[in-house]
Amino acid sequence: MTYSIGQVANELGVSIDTIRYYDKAGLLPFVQRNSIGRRVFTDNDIHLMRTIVCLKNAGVPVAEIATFIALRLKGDATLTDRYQLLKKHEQDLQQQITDLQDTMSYLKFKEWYYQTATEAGHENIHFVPGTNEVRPELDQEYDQYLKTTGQLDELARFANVKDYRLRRR
Amino acid sequence: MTYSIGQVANELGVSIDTIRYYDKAGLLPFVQRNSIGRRVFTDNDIHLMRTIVCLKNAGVPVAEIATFIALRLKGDATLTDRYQLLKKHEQDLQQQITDLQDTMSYLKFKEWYYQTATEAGHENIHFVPGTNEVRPELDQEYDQYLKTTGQLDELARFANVKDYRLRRR
DNA sequence: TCTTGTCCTGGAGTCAGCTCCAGCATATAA
DNA sequence: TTATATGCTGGAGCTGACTCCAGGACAAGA
Repeated sequence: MTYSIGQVANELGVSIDTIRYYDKAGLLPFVQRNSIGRRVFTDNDIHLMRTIVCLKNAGVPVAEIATFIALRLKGDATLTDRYQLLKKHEQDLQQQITDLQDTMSYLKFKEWYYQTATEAGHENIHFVPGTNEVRPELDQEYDQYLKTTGQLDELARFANVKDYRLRRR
Repeated sequence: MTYSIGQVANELGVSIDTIRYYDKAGLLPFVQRNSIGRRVFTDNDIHLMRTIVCLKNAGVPVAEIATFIALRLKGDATLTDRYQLLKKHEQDLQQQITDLQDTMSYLKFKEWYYQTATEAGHENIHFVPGTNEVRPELDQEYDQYLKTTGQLDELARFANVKDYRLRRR
């Protein structure tokens, strides 16, 4: 069973142009052509391309994915290299996840901030009277809120975010 | 206490040019100038800019952060709008985190794949004999590996990734 | 035979988010 | 007083990842 570029684009949820762009960029050296020069994709190709899309989602630049693909073509001698490359991206990815979870904690804090301000009708319930500076007790009040609503446990799942308090404001 | 653009750049870990770019883009309307036209940043400004950097880390486009800042300037009437905006970004962010965790599961699988292949010396230990196709039992073998090394629990923390098996290959 | 649909290539255009530069203005230190 | 550091503006340039377009090829159906 083989597929045309249009079918693959449909299947993977990317545009035809994107696939051609990936091909130009050296990501698809394994794709064959038929007698009139059209790309012909196998099931295996589609599997590989899912991997590529996955790496893309993880924020790996196209040029580096190309490196990986090039290593693949060189065979078993590059198995360790490929492993190392993935390990490196795992670390990058972990960092990204941690950053985003951090940001999520911050965002939740801000939501609470605006929720309570909206209920009160004025943002200045959070300010030191007569200023535009945020009251320093706000952090503890938020922690209190998390505790009483039982959300602290949920946040604690974000095990890497030990310092989410530091990121606020 | 006030700070120059260079000090702020240093403090926040971004370039001076980036700060000026943010200013041009309307993200820093609150920053004052001194008598000779240089930007003067207060502690409060730096706090706000941390927020901006945080939103940036979460993948929020500069133009939308500018919208948020503009709402802020309009005062209490926009509290609900600001809350809504954050809520929306919370959802985006959750999606991003889920995607990355998904990719992480995939990456770990691939690492195992290459680790074992490296140990064996050939990638073809994972292939159907005589082909370049991956053996279908590989998924179960990997699950087995996760179980015996007690890593399945760790993966299960990624509560949103119920279908990580689907993403492999 | 003509139309429609899908594909091809090379190359130009777009967009976000910076990054760099020329040319100029202070401030401080030697 | 001169050198060095730091800042300013407007605008050009760059990078990554597409996205679009002109001009052309072929296949199948009406």
